[in-house]
This record gives sequence, structure tokens and C-alpha cells, in this order.
Amino acid sequence: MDSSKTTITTATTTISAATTVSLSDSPPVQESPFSNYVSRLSPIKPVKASHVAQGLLGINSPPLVFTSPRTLSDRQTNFLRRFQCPQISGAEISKNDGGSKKSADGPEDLRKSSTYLNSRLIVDVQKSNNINNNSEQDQPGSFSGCVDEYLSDPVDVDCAYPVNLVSQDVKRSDDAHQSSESNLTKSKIAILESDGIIDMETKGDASQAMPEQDGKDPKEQSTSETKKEKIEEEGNIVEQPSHVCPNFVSDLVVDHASRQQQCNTSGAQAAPPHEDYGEDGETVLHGPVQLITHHGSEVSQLHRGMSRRCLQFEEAQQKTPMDGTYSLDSAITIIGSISSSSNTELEILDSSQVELPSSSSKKQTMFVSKPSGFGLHLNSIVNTLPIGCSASEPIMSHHSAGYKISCSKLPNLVERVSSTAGDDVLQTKASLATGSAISESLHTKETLNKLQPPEHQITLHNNRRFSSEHADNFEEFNQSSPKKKRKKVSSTDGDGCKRCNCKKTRCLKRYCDCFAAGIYCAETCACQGCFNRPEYEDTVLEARQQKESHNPLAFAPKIVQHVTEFHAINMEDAGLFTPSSGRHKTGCNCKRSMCVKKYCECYQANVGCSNACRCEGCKNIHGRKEEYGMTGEIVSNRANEERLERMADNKFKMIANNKFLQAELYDPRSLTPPTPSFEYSSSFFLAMERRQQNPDSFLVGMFYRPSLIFPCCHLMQNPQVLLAIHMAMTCFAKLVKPWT
DNA sequence: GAGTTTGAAACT
DNA sequence: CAGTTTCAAACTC
Repeated sequence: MDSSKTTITTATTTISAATTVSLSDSPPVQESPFSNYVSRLSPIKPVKASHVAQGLLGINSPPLVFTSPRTLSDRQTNFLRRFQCPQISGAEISKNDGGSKKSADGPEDLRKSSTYLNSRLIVDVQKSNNINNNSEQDQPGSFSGCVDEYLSDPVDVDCAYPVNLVSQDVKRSDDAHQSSESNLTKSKIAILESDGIIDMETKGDASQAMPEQDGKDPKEQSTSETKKEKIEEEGNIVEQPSHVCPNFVSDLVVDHASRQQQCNTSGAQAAPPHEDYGEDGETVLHGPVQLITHHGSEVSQLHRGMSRRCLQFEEAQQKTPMDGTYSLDSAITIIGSISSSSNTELEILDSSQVELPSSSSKKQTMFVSKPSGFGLHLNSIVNTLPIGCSASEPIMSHHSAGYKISCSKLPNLVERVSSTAGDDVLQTKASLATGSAISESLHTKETLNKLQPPEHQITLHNNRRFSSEHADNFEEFNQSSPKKKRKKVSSTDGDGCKRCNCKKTRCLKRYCDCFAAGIYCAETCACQGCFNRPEYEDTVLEARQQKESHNPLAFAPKIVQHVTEFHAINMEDAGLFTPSSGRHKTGCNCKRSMCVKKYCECYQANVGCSNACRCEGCKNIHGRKEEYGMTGEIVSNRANEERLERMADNKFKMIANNKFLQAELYDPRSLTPPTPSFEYSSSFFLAMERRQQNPDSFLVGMFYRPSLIFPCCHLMQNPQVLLAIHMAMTCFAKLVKPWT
């Protein structure tokens, strides 16, 4: 007897040393008469008693068990984030000298924090070490204090100055989303680099051309032309047209655009890719972006027949209060090249996602972009696709300022902005899907172009000259015989590009869709006396500035993605981001069309009406005005319910895993025999015990998962019933107390 | 293709 | 800010 007692005591002491000393002083639970009684009732073996010491603490400290699910989620996210760190290639790190240097200056507390979390979440010491190392690599930059940096995303790296931007991105290790983005970005860059796509050495030349452009007279085309040719001579660039139809721009483009805008806003570190443009308005992007995106096949061929002139509003933007904005062209260029240069890069990017250790949907989340307030101009929405097609098309958008989208096929140009601080959810499968679509579209365009006569097969190399000459001819033609020119039946031509039909405004007012969309009028436009042409660039810029002086948001996107938390979670998971989830920023004012015709801007953009609308008799099929608020409320309630359910599930799983109940059962402070009449099972007994320990947590447990506590009473789902039972049990415990 | 309707943009 | 006018797209015939 003594020997066994000693053995038990030793075992208890040993385990307690590893966990807690709280039980070491306690008498062996096996010695308790009540324990013996319980052992006959419950299959739970007392030998685990010592093992539940931690759980015991949890019992007495309910908050440890019912901690905020967000905290858990964050930790898990952090774990996932760290886990994917190895995707960062060594080459990338080595190249990121600046970032590495900054790493030493990185916030030490962040590293410590992440290390702590990792060590807690990862049992494997080796893994933990790796992750910690990665986490250090993950934070090579120093915190600059610029808020905008938090908004940049992987795209920044691609589009502008990878080194700096990576450094910026990786600073945000405490932000799971953005860290994931940066990881992906780095992975992406690493892939690109390893594939020989990026010539890091060359980017210096390209980037140097950019600051020189600042403040330059737009007319000084020769300089930019020389620069462009210089870069081309280096053999890395195939000239890229700026006028990629928005048809081929995906959500990914949106991200690029927004990130570009954000990184540009962030300051000197993120010098924007620069654009030159020829006399015909053709935009030439300087910088690493071009080097990245023009890898592979001749992008120029991909855009034959798609030529459409775009405006260069960058300088205009610099003069306006809307600082820090610049063109979307680079983003378009990226996408165009990614998708056009053999799809390889896109596939690589896709595969990089697959490597992420999370689920499919989560993988997509890693590409989630920061809702950042970018979007599209409604006037750039050209509904040329059939409704049925457009409804299913991925969302696309471009940034408000400095944008240059020339034509559009997708009507679903949606700006996504965060309605809450937590709306860190965006592009998901649609992005990649659209990327593929872009690829296909570009190849289709290429094919079509090859079918055209040679004189129309405009390579980008000679596109500028052609466009300039053609513009002159067109101008003569346009002014000499405007009636002939007018061939308008539809506002869009065959390829989906927008064309206007202005007669009086000279295409210098926002009545003109081309002008409003920030593009030059095309030869296919039927406008008369058009000034919205590259040769009248100053006039165009002046007109634009005038509009913006009256209304800085005159050229801002009109459609915003109203992302509620529910949408962010559920719609992302389901890949259900649709244009209908967006809303018109200022709303429509329809009186007679009932928002079911394209007179209505909401309907035209395939978005529902909202409270911002002043429409009458709204019957918008994408969402009626009256339904807007109600739907949001319902959705919010449902989201809350589901969240609570998930939280309860997680907590009870924790309880089960930690032997929470066993600990409670063998807590010597709660040795309470059950009343035979209530002795449904050991679970009931446990429930009684828990009630004794913490009535509140008991009630909460009943509320969330009564079946766990009352396995024989699965029907007790009514909180009122549960509350009544709880009260009855409380009274019972006070009055009867058969065990005291 | 001409004319009408419509609502945003521009103007006062 | 509100009312009016202008404008061009959308629509109808």
C-alpha cells in the first residue's frame, strides 16, 4: 500500500513539475472516496488527473477557455503566415540587400512577438527555428511610420521597385493579411527572378528614367522616346501599349493599380513607375515593371488592333490636390504581360498559391488585397458584353487618378473599398480566373490581328508613328465629313472598345465617355471637332484640371465595393464577389427608368441601388434600393450567428482536447456526487460540477452546446429552457445539496 | 437612321 | 444647395 502510494505520488509530482505545482500538494485523487465513486460512474480514468492540471486552471479561469476567437484566429493566421515563409527564395533575399540591411533595424518587438507565437503554436522545435528564421527574414525593413505602407501589397514589388517595396511590405509582420501578401509578393518575385524574368540590374536604368520625367513638359516626347529606345536596346523590353482594353484587365489588375497608387502615395521609397507617351498618346512605362512584364513573347503583337489612345494625366494629377496617384497602365502592363507572355508566369503564380499550406479558399485569401479605395470610373464601363456574360465576369477596376484605360469590355468595373477596418478581403479566385481570361483574350487579339491586313498589323514598335499619322488623317476626315464619320449604331465597336459620339462638347467634358474615362478618343469614335486627342494634349489636361478643380473626385471611381464583414468572409470563400456587391458611390437619380435600363448608372455598372440613390420606383435587378439596408442587416445577423457557432465549436474542441472536463471532474474542490435522479451520464455530472465552479460559464456552455452537457436532451436548444434549467439546478444545489 | 427619352453633367 | 439647361447615351420606332 505504501509502495503504490509512493508511486502515485511520484508520478504526480513528476507531471506536476512539468506542468504545474498546484497538484503536487494535493492528495492523490485516487484516494478520494468520491473519486472511487466517480470512477464507477465515468469511463474517464483517474490516471489522467494529473494531466489535467492545466485544464484545471482553465476551469477556474474561464476566460482562458473562452478566449476571444479572434485571438486564436490571429495566432493561427500567424502560424500559417510563418509557415509559408520558406517560399521566399534565397535569391530574392540576397538581392534584397537594402531590405536585409533594414532587417537589422526592424522592430525587435515584432520579431519577438512572432517568435513567441510561433513557439507556442509549433511544437516541433526544428520547425519553430526555421519559422523564426523566416520571420526574421520576413521583416527586413524598418518601420518608416508611413501609414500608406500598410496598404501596399505584393503588387508593389512587381510594379515598381521591388527591393524597397518588399522591405516595406515585410515590415508588417503583425498583420497577417499583409504579411501574407508580402510573402506572396516575394514568392512571386522570386519565381520571376528565377525564371529570368526580372533583370534586377536593368531595372536601375529603367527606374532612373523615371525621376527625370517628373515635371517634364509633356510635349518633350523626344526625351522619353530616347529613353524608351535605350531600354529597348538593352534587349529586355518589348514595347507595351498602354491602351490595353480593360476587357483584359482582371481583378489582379485592380490590385496592381491600387497598390501602385498606394505605394506611390507612400513616398519616396516607392517611386512610381513612370510613363512616357508619344505624340499619339501611347504610353510607355519605364521601370522594373516593364522589365518584368515584357518578358517572353512580344506583347506588342498581343495588342494589335486594340490600339486606343490613353491620356497622360499624371502631371495633371500632380498639380491637383490628389497627390500620389499615377497611372494604371503599369498594372495593365503587368497583367497583360503576365497573361500574354505565355501564361507561364501566371501559372507559376498560381502554383505558388497551391503551395500554401492552407485550404483552397485560404490560399486565395493570401492574395487578398487590401481594400484600398481604388476602383473604376463608371464612365469607363462599357457594357459591350451580353448581360449574361457580364454578370459572371470577374470584377475589374482601375484607380481613379492617373488611370488610363482606353476601352472596356467588362461592365463590371468596381472599386473595392473597405467599409470597415477589418475588410481585408478581396481578390480571390476571380483574380486568377480573370487572369486566365486575360490571357486568352490577349491571345485572341493576337490571332485576330494576324488576320488583319499588314497595314493594320500595328506592331507596338511602329505604333506610335502610325497612330500619329493616322490621327492627322482622321482629323482631316473627321472635320471634312463628320457625317461620313458618323457610323454610330452602338456606342461600342466590335472589339468592345468605347467610342463616343459627341457633337458639341469636343470631347472635353465628362459627357464624353472617352474623356470621362481618361482616354483619348479613338479613330472609331464618331465625335465631331474632337479635342480629346494626343495632339491636343495640353487642352485635354487643362480641361481635366478644370473639372477637378471644381470637383476633385470628378474622375474618381463611381462604383465601390461595399465589403461587409460577412461579404468579406463568405463571399470570398465562395468566390462570390460579384458586381452586384458593389454600389454606386453617389447613387443614381432615376425617375422613370426604374433603374432597369442603362440610363441608370447603377444598372449599367451591374450593381444594385443603395441608400445613396434617389431613384424612384427602383426595380434594379442587381439590388433594389429598399432592400439595401435590410439585406445588410440580415446578412450581419447571420454572420454573427455563424460566428458564435464557430466560436462555440472551437471552444468545446479545446475543452475536449485539454481534458477540460476531466480536470474539472477530478478537481478535489468540486467533489460533488450527482443526484441519482439527474444521473443521466457522467456528462451531466460534469455539468453539475461546472455549474458549481462557474455558473456563468456553465450557462454559456449550455447555451452554446447543450447537447454536450445534456447528451440526452438534444432538444433543449431553446435558451429560455436552458436558462430555466440552470435556475432550477441552482436552486436545487442550494436547497438540497445532498453531497454536503 | 431619325427621333425620343433619360439622367448625368454643367451651369446659374 | 437647388433649379435649370445642356448634353450624349440609351432607347424606340
